[in-house]
Amino acid sequence: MKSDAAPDSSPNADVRLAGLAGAIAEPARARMLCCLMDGHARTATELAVVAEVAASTASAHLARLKEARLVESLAQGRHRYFRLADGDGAVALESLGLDVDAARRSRRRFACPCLDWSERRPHLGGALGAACLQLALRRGWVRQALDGRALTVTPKAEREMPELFGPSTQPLAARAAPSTHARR
Amino acid sequence: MKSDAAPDSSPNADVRLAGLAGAIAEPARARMLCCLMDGHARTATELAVVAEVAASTASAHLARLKEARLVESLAQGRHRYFRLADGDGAVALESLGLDVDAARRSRRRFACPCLDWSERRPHLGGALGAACLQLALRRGWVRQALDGRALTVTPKAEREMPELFGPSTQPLAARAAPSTHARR
DNA sequence: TCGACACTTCGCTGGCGAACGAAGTGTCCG
DNA sequence: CGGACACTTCGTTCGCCAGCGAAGTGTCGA
Repeated sequence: MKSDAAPDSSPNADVRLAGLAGAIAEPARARMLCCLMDGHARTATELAVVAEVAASTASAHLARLKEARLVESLAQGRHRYFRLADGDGAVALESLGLDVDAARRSRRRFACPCLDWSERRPHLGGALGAACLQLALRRGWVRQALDGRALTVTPKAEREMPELFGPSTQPLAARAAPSTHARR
Repeated sequence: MKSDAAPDSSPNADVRLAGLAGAIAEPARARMLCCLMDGHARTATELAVVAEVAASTASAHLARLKEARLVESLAQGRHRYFRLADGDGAVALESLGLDVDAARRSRRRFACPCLDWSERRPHLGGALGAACLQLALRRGWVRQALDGRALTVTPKAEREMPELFGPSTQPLAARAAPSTHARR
């Protein structure tokens, strides 16, 4: 009495739909996803704080979100950064989030400021800066603080790029915005 | 340490997102929703068969789907027809279903034939016929069989429209397609 | 090299919800 | 009116999963 379509390994549409929705359904995971909707990558620890669960619980949630292809992770030293995955399910999540908001549009003001879609991606003018930041992050020269904007320069950078840290140069601990993002 | 947005009765975006996803996440409910994606309204009994659960269980599932505004019901005599709700979450569901399919597009053939979106709504040319059908259904003159296409004329119609059933007229039990839909 | 830190894995507990059958309500037909 | 039918409500059982702390692995900095 099974559906006569797709007898091969590909699961039926309803099974996939239920699986994807199940990955989003847990409140702690939904909080994580909403938090990541601003485009920033965040560490497992910060997402645990956002979701209001223990680190071990957050780890399990993030593993499931990753398995569902909703997020992807990027290892950086002893940190693991998580961000929304680009394709596939994430697109569905974004349209879902949009429509959920539209569904309650009787409340004029958006409930979650991180849903300002027009500003979600780094601006085009900041593309070069973003690329440089990516390189610096990948090589472990700088590190993002918890709010995603403040950058700290690691000792590794001082070792590998001594020309930037001449005898008269202060450690470059200034706040740097990774894009022209200027919220809050 | 709560979000500083929307202190009023409107729940936060993550809560709404989790609730909507949770309504879809249960496999039995996902089967019902996928079955309804072809645009047909179906009775609770038929949806119970589709979901492979008991009638009482299906009733609880349908109540939850209705509460989540994913489906709406139309009472018709002792039947209750359920169909996808037009606005709000249902739009998100449809895009979700689409994207789930797109996500697994390595399998060229669509898994579920009911997802043929180009044919999903009754054709424009059949709008007048669909309106007549709606009227007849609403007044209890005709009844849809389980496959959604075969129509039977009820005794009520014979009482209320005697001019259609003259002494030489056979009961109008012919199959009538509610739209130009021609599947299977 | 050693401690601090970020994260994962493991084992366990508790609560939520999906499942069913039985019983109740409402509707239709003969 | 009485039986048949569609559906809901009720009460119960049971499995799954989110939650935690403790312990383990790997990385960084002094």
